[in-house]
Amino acid sequence: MIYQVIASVIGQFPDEYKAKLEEISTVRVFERDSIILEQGHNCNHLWFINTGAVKAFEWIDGVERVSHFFLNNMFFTNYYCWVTKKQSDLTYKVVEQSEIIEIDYPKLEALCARYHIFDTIGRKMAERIFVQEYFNKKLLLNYSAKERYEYFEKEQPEIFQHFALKDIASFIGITDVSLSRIRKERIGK
Amino acid sequence: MIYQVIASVIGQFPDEYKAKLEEISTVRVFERDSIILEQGHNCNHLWFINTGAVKAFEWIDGVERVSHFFLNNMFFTNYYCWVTKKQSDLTYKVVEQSEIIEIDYPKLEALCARYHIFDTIGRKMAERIFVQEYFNKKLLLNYSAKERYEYFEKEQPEIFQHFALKDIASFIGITDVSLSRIRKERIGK
DNA sequence: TTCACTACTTAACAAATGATAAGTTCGTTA
DNA sequence: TAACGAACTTATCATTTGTTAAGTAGTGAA
Repeated sequence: MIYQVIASVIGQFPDEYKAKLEEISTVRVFERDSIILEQGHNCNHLWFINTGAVKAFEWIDGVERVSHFFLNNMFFTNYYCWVTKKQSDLTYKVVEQSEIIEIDYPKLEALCARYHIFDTIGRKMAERIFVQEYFNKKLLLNYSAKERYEYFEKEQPEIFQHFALKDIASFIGITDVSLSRIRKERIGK
Repeated sequence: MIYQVIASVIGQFPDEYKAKLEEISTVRVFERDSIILEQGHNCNHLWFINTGAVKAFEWIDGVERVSHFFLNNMFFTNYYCWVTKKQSDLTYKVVEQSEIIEIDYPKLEALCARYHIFDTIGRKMAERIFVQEYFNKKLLLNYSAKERYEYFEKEQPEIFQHFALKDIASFIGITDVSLSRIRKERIGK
């Protein structure tokens, strides 16, 4: 199962490494509102969502500030933690019942050290994460809230099928009330 | 020269690799307002600033939107280009006379493929870039323009010694007029 | 020196977004 | 069923930021 998914990331994944990967992986089912990783804790896993939806956020001045959404067939982890060796700045919460593959990170590192192909996967995934962060930063820096909303509505409509509008508002960088206003103004179009 | 600098990035850098790195490097002096890499062109180098200052920006609706500042002892390149194999989304312009080491990227890749240590440097630099982008994105997403200004004023005052306020305003995500207003309001404090 | 240009500031007004509070809808649960 | 709570909307007013235009100061070039 898991190797099919990773194959979609790196193109091909030889049979001989499938078993090694499955050895360090666990399939888990999380109920709605479960917390996978909590702010202030260490991040020791890489996750892959078979089915379900996960949001990442942090508490700032008593408000949840959502920074990432994850859906089917996506990897996620706190890459910032891995790089800096600090505790997680984000909490990762399941927003609907989800089947998730949990991969042990220290064991994955051991595989990386031994087999070049795992290193390649790791680098490609890190590159994906970078490009996504870079893109979202540019969106925040250079476009208005309305433009950001229209971008996600058009390019990532699946987000709206899984996450609450208040979370999408937070993700876009505005309040839920402002997003409601933007949506109202768009009805006339 | 260059290896001292890279040593500061990776901690130690054995003598035997210094010559290899210098073979693929060129020291260049750029005058003020020179363009190192232009939006729409390919990015084939990695740069290191011995002395000087460089800003990266893109044109959006006829306005320069500044996204990065680079100063002494910093590497820079368009990592997004390398990952996506696309043409540069940014223009890199020298804002004061600068001495810059230019490293040929294809040749660096060849060194990476052959010597593990160059690969390690590459990964550590990519990690640095990621963390910086991640931090700046969080600043944009979670804090007001005034808070962002106060952060850079306190934590990166050297920026103010090299770049114009209008560029700093753009970097923070506001207009030069808004920044001027924020600065005025702060005088009373 | 004078001229032009740029950076920066200031002021007045417009537009976007936040804050608060009230109301609606919907689903959950006692 | 009835009560409750969460998500969402709407309205009002406050705050922040943008836009435009004018003015000042400094810099470099003719």
